[in-house]
Amino acid sequence: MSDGVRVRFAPSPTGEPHVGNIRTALFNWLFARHTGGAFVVRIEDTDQERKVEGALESILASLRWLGLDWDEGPESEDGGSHGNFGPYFQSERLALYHEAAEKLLAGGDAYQCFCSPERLDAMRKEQQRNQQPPGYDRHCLTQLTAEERGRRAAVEPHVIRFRIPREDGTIYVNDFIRGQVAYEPTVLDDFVILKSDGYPTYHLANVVDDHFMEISHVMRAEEWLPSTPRHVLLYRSLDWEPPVFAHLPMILGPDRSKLSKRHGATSTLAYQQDGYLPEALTNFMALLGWSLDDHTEVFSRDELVEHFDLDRVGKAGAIFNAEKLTWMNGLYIRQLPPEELAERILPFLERPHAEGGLSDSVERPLDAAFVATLTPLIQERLKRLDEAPELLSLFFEGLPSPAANDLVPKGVSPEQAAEALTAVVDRLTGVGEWEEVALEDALRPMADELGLKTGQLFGAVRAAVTGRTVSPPLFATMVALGRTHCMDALNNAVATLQARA
RNA sequence: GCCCCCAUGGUCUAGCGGCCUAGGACGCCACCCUUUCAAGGUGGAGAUCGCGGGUUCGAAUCCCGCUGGGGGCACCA
Repeated sequence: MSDGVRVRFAPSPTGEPHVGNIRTALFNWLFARHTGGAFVVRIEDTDQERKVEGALESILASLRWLGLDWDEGPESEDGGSHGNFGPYFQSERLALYHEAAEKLLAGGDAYQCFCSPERLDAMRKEQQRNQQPPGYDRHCLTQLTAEERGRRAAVEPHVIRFRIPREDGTIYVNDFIRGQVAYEPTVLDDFVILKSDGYPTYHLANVVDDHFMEISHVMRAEEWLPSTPRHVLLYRSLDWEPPVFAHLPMILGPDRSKLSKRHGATSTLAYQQDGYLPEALTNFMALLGWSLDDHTEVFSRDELVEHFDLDRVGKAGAIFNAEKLTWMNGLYIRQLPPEELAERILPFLERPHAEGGLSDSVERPLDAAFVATLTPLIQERLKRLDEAPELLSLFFEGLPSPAANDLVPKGVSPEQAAEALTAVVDRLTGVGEWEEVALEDALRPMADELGLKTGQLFGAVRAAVTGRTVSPPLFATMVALGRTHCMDALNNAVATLQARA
């Protein structure tokens, strides 16, 4: 299955792509790369009313962010395409659809329909009332002759419907993942293939494009399975060879229903904003509906490409478990070279405070070299990049004002604490090089001397120097903070305790 | 209402007739390590493999029914 593989991701620009959409893109991309085939992106912009400003942009941005490069497709947000099977915007391929529709019309496999939306609506309501399956009643096919339809079509707005061959036998859809699925033609109705505005519906456009773009495998979400018999019929009537179909299990929200906006942060780009690494998201999404074996789950991009295959794709829908994604993200963060992590963290620190960045009073741009020295302190504490500002803010703010409470460790009196911190100030004054080992050598023995536990002493110093009870390792933190900052903070802490006493 | 798909711990999954007293991972709990928080290590709780029938010497694995969940039934994709 490596010869002439051509797959496609065919989104419609109707909104921000969510992780379900992009997971489909990922599987297509992986399959293309695995087989050495082509990955094409086609924009299905046939619905003039549902078009959303900026949607195309976020689709392409999502793909780029995740590194899902396409061999053929749109060049940029401004239009333009590359590849030999273009154009890659359906709105620019109208002639092809009309040609196909004409062919179907001529062969008697399609007919013009003049029914008004009102009539169709009333018909559907009636069917619903009678608990009948909704579907077109063939009014224009049975009440009008072909001749009459042709005459009216020249002057009246109309749609073109595909005529379901009800008299034919069972329609079989061969799905690579699900096997053979049978549909009785009688449960299908004459669906619209060409709308009155001259644009095709999904069904027609899809089949025509997949044919002319020589798509070998159609991999899409399972929600498309029920419309596949229509597509099979279209291929048959057009006398074209259908591609291999593979309907991927869906990604579900926590309530097990189809993913949608109301499930919260499902937009792919939102994960970028939330500090997830593209390699982590990719790895995680690959595991939603695909697995290699019973134990491997961390894959580099190359390993994914190497191992991915359709025959290990599952059938059941999968809930997007953000907790596991977060765990995996932390794993990838820890694996990053510190310098690279620093680069990735920088924009998260620099963005406005309202968007999660450091306080706006901190001057931008930040000193990248300084950030690089800080990064190792938080690397194994980070699960998402957007947590960096919170963890690092103490290095960018002035002297802390710790709560007196935090300066007094459990089991110690305020007086003892003040005494201890005073002693620390004294001892630190004598330290030569302000570096980790020297600081530890100076401070660690003091716990015994003062009759405190190490944790108690260090806790008090931590609170004094950082203003927090939780921080990166104390001595590294103190080095990054600098001598002056630490000594001033320590003196302030002593003063705070004395004022309270 | 009709059609289709699916079904292993809370979640993602391995399992394609005997290796399963059902394995891994996330999450959860405990302990260890430890200057806090993490990370790491060890151990643990958690699944009558949705239910009921078959087939078979033997079924999580095959068949049927049921139930449950999901999806689809537009001049939307």
